[in-house]
Amino acid sequence: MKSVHKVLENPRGVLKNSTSRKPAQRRSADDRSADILAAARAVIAEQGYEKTLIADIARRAGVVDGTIYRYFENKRDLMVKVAEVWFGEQLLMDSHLDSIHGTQNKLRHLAWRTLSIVRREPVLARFMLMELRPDPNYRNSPFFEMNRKFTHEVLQVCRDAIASGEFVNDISPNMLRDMLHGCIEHRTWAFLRGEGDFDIDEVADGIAKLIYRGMLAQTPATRSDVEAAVARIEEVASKLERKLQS
Amino acid sequence: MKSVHKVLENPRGVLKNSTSRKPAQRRSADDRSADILAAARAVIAEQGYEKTLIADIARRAGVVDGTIYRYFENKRDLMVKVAEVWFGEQLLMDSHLDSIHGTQNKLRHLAWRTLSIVRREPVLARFMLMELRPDPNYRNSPFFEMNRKFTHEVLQVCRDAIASGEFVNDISPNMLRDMLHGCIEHRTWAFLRGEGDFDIDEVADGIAKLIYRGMLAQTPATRSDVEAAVARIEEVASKLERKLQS
DNA sequence: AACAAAAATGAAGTCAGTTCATAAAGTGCT
DNA sequence: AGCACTTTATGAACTGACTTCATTTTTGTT
Repeated sequence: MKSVHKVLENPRGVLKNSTSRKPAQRRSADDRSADILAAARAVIAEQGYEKTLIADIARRAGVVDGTIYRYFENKRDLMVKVAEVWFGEQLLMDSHLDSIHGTQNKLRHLAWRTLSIVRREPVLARFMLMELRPDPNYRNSPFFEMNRKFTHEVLQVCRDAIASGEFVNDISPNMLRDMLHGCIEHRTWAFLRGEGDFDIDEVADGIAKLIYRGMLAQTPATRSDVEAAVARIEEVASKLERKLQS
Repeated sequence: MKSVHKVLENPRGVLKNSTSRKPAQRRSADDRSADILAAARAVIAEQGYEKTLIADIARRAGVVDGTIYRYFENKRDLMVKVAEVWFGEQLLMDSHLDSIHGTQNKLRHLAWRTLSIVRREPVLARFMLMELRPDPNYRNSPFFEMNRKFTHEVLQVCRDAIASGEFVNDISPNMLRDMLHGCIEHRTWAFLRGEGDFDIDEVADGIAKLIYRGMLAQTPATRSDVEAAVARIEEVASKLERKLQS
């Protein structure tokens, strides 16, 4: 049960002395909100979100701590909104998957795309991996929706390949997606921990290759296939033989 | 610049009234430490480590908040030590990989083993994924050492298979390890977020199957291989035929 | 100009982790 | 047993961060 400030008779005001307040720098609500978001992003980019204080953001935005709470529920809400804009920008940089042909190339491209976002914006990547995804209501967050696009593309490539008979159908597309994303994330963590850099092309290539090969439909040849082949050979041979005799 | 308590003249003592202190319950240092660890683990298991307060742990252990700091550097240090013991127990439950034959079976077992730890101890799994692994000096932590065993086994299985010619050698063993661990982690996250349960056997089987096939050097002859062989024979035959006619 | 509504302020509140002077308990020596 | 000394436990106070809200300032309207 939290104590409520409302009914107390001016608990803060009574102690106030005559310190003159600065005039409020008024701006439109949208501008203010954008200012704070921009300031937050700048501070986060500089020092990492974990070391970022509300006070830092407020100073940078030219406002006072309390003002931030007029525009954002709390610190986390602000952080999430920052990441939302930031991540949105990254998604716009996407190149079109449609123009790429071949299942393996598509897989490679999907891996490559995510890895290149990680490389471009490690702080954002870290924030998403550490804060956003573990969140219990991640599935209802705007990020889940944004990520759906990625996920959907992977699943589509996989389903197409299964439908065309290129891929086996005894492994679920979801499994393939988990492998693709999981492997990328594993690599991302190592990168974010600073365990040396990684070659985007090499990693993307390896992932795509392994998955592609693993999923490739390989109907084993049956005995009758071989018998048919032998029969055909004998047929050809005897035809030649006849020709030789004539 | 932090203010220092030392030189101030008894800043806390002066205000103390005559409240009598409880007699100190003295125990050996090792016991005390173990008590606190056990209490911490119990509380964490109950409410998740994120909601666990030092005060909760202290109450449970029958000591006072400050006492904890005689045995542990800080909250994080305590948490890490708890996880260390906890994880160690899980590792002891390992079954022997040696008794399992066949590369694919070994891969399946490795996946299965990790997944079953996750299933048994979701709170521990969450703690390790969220707190321990992201840590910048994870590589120097006891956990990294403990995990080395897992990692080492995966790499060994892979290297053996490459050496024997069973696996191709154009994909690095590290990549395979990343895929295995990454996929497991991805699945783990979904599980920890409560997005429905998962079937350990099914997941382990899928992972092993996909990786095994993807790495396999000797692909079995397919129907199309046989067809290609027949086509080649016909080509040779017709060439011969042309020669005969001339 | 007067009034009302909206925005900004910043001192104070809150909450958790952490510190440290002090009290209590144990230990060893005479 | 008595005394000095060391170790352990205590918990009030400190700290540093997020958050609240009565008050002040600005803006918009009549």
